[in-house]
Amino acid sequence: MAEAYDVGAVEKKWQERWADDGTYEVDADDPRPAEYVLCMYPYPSGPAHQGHIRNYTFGDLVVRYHTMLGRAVLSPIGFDSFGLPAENAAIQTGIHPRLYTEARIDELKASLKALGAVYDWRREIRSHDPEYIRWNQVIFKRFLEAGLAYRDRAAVNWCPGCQTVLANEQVLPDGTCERSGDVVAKRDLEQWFFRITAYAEELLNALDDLDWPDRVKTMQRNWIGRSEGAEFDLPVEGRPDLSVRVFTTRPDTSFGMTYAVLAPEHPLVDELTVPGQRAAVDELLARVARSTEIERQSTEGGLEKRGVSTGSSVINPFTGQPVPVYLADYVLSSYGTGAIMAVPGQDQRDWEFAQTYGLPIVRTVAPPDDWVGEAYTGDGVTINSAWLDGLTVDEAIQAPIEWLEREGIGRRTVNYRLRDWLVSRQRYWGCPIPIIYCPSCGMVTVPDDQLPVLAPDDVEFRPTGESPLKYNEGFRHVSCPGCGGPAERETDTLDTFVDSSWYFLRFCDPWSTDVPFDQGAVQNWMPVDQYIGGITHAILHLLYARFYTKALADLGLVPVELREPFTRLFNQGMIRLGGSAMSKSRGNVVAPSRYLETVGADSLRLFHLFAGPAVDDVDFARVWRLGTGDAPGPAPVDRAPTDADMEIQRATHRLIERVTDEFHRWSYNTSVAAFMKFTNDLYHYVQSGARAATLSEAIDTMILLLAPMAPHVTAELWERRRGGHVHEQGWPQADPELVRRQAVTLVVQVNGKVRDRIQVDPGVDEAEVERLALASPKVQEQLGGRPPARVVSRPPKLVNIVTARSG
RNA sequence: GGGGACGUAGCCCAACCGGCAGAGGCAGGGCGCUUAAAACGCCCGCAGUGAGGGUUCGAUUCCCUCCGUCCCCA
Repeated sequence: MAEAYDVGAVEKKWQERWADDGTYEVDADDPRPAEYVLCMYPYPSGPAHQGHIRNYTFGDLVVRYHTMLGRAVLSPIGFDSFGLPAENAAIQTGIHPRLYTEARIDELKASLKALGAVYDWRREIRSHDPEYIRWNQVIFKRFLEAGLAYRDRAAVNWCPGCQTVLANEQVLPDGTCERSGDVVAKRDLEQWFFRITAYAEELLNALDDLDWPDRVKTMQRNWIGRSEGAEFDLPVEGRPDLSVRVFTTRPDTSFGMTYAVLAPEHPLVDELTVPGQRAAVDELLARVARSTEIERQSTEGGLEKRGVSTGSSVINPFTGQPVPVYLADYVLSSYGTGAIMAVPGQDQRDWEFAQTYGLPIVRTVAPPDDWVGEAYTGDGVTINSAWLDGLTVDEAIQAPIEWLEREGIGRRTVNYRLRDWLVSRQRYWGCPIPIIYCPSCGMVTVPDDQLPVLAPDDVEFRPTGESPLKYNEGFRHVSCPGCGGPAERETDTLDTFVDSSWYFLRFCDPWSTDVPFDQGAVQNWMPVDQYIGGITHAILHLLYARFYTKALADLGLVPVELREPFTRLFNQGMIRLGGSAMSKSRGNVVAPSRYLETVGADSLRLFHLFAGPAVDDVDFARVWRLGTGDAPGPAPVDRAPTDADMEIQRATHRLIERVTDEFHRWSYNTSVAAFMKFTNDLYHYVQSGARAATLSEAIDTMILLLAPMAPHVTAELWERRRGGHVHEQGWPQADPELVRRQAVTLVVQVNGKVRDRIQVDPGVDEAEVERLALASPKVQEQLGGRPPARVVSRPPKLVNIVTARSG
């Protein structure tokens, strides 16, 4: 009686062995070539969800594959263990965030081990470890010394109910707080920033050379939002002391400026508002304070009541004519100079605004003759623009910039949408900012030998949302490191994106006690060869990590030539079941733990790689029966190879080639399909009477190729068949002679329609395929004596014979 | 409102640079085994690629318009 595959026992056996044998612990002095494979470290939310499973399946597959290729693969893991959920849980349940978080980490670790994922666990990092906090704070100090960290007032989202600052994503689209439901207000507060804009240009340009998905690069480019243009001053009429600075990407249209618009938050709003317009302006300001960014950017429902005149005018320096100054909610203070020149002839929103408020419209680019739209934003010849008339848009953009610079009114500028990174969070469960405010010395940093600054445990988590640190007297009151007098600590903590901006460096050398990471270790492992994670981090995390790497290189903390942290990036995409995204909000999450217990880790892994059938349908019964010699059919025999045997051997080598190729293209779903096909072929082969040596090579090869995807079943089968550990074997090599096709099918088309198929040698040349095609009786019949007008040959696959006037 | 991706059989999905539309799975059907069913094994594919137009000898693939779904940004 054949022995059935005992999933539970086999998976448990191998997971225990992998935990014990240290195969995946590697050191910098390993003689094998270094390879760094990293999955984004997870926020520990408890047992793994399907997104984790998918992510870490891909990662583990790459780790095992590269190990079989003979490399020293660094595969570390850690936990992004600071963050809001633990603090909210503390508020609700009273359990300390550390206890809560560490319990969740234990659950997640258990899931990862049950998945069969292998890591160098000696290198585990947790963001909330005191040692990690120390180096986080040291790096913060270096940034501060280098002028990369600074303090400034900033408008932040303030929830009056929670009495705290909210991140943008915590504000619902209707402008209310996601937790309390209160209307979120803007408030100016002193906040810490990182000067990421200093690297805007490099962050943008370096994207070109990264082997990343194009859509991620596109998202980053859009986020950085570089635009070239000009900045210039509009003198206020009757106020020689005042001018309004505007930014435009279309200086060629300046002669068409018929009014100017300020953002409602613009500092000159008060000065420019004449008494008669005061009430109307105040009304607009009040409405803007209540509206959301989305409402402000939308043009839905027209622009009535969206703008108001200040009653003042500015001079258009190009025409010398005064134009009125308006306020409009759709102009944002955070972009450019917070003021624009409005050119309704070339901007659709300006056009609509001008129509609504009865302002003049002057076209400065001639639209095409058949133009029926309103504002014309395309290319054309400049008109109504004095000395710019007759120039094309490209030409007309340069000339006014030069004129502005010559006249000393303005200059060429590059504007970025990217803002400096606001890192202050009014939270407890995060990395404290190592700053002390002293009444006599001012702001001082905590000396390195007093780091890390750790948050006290004896704090009260109140449901108000206030940071417990601010009200913890023991933490807040401190002696000034400079003068020894009474001083106060900074009570804000760092954004958790700070933690994740350098953890991949610490993984290279997590034991270092005198520097954040040893340069030699970083030199050995960095950059990460393959980074794997969700598309949700396509912008912020990846941009911040790139910024950190560049800044640390410039500060001399990592090798200066290390400009980019992640050479290749893979995003694993959304998990879909039944046509809808799997997410908690849709309530169709199926806990992976259930599958791990029933069908096992290998099946769950294959399901995620294949993303086809329901998880219960992936099983290894056939692979197991083949591997243990229990596939139905006559016993394999020794014999000289027959054609059928050769065909199986060729199929084996083609499988090697295909799977290897698809591994590099991340096309795992098609590899799984190839394995299914190969298994079916071998089943038929056994039934029709197999040659022992051929069958054995085929099965061994399949086990090796399947080992990265399905590590448990292949490990067990390999041990039984050959002894030793499958993941320590070399990756199979395809024999080119066996991969080469003996004959290929030449498709013969007449006018694009397939009329014949001829078996030909793969090496045939153009003349030969043409001769064969024209000699085909089926082709002769189609041609009916007509001479071919043209013959398109693509040897050895296709010939298309075109008769006169086809297509 | 701006940017991006996708749309192929009842369903999930392949088809790399434009070159035979189908690799694989699910569901379904037939046959075998069986008293029967399940399991197992064998066999079965007439969708022409969301719609319309363009380029081409040839378009799922490239270009344009529209429809639909999703993602990112506002």
